[in-house]
Amino acid sequence: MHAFDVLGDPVRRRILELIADGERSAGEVTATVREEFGISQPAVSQHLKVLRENGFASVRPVGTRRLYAVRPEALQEVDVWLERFRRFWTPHLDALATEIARGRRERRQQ
Amino acid sequence: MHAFDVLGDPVRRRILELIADGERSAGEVTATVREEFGISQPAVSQHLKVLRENGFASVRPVGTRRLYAVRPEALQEVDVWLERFRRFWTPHLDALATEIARGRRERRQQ
DNA sequence: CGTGTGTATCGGCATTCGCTTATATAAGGT
DNA sequence: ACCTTATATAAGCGAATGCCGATACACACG
Repeated sequence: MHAFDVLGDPVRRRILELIADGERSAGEVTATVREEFGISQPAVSQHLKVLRENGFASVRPVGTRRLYAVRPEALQEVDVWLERFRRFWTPHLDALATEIARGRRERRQQ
Repeated sequence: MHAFDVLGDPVRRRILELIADGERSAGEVTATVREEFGISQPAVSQHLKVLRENGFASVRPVGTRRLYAVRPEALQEVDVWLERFRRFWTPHLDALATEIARGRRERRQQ
């Protein structure tokens, strides 16, 4: 399953947002998502499974709870794909790199 | 239709790649995609439609041809969404900004 | 004009996906 | 041991999606 397929679902995107700032238990995630999307616990669990199995989330059991956290690698894939289009809205990305290099060069020369 | 839904399809992603470096006619795109994915002309046309209708591509008729080009706004949406996760793989993004600012400051002081 | 070429649309079908209810597993507390 | 809480899995169903063949539309050129 490709990264974009996983992110194609709004519930899964929301879950990632919810765990973006640190671990959350499946229960916490479920509570929020249930409220926002009106779907059942199994539905949320299935989405968590997709995120797990596709490398978007890691799980750590603590007692009877399961704490989910973001695994950035898969998301980074998306970022990499976007790279080739980024010049459209940051036309001066190269200029940015140049800027940095120039800053370094100038400091070196001092 | 959300941006990620559109990008969920590999054919549509490929089409965007194909028009990333400049306009391509529907025919050119179709030829490549047909070869790579083994799908029919109507199938490609439908994907082009989705890209069009969701703001990922613009069309410009030239005679009987239709030239497609990337419209970055929709893609940028995806980029914006990724923003909140980017710190995971570029922990020093702030440092980058600092770097640039420092370069500017130093040049100003010369 | 009529014929060909490029592209889009239509109708229908098969598959996929997400949801639900019901149930299983597993750990904790009493 | 039993019951509860937390989470996952199973089975089945309806909707959405993507594809195809057929067809329509539109422009170009003889």
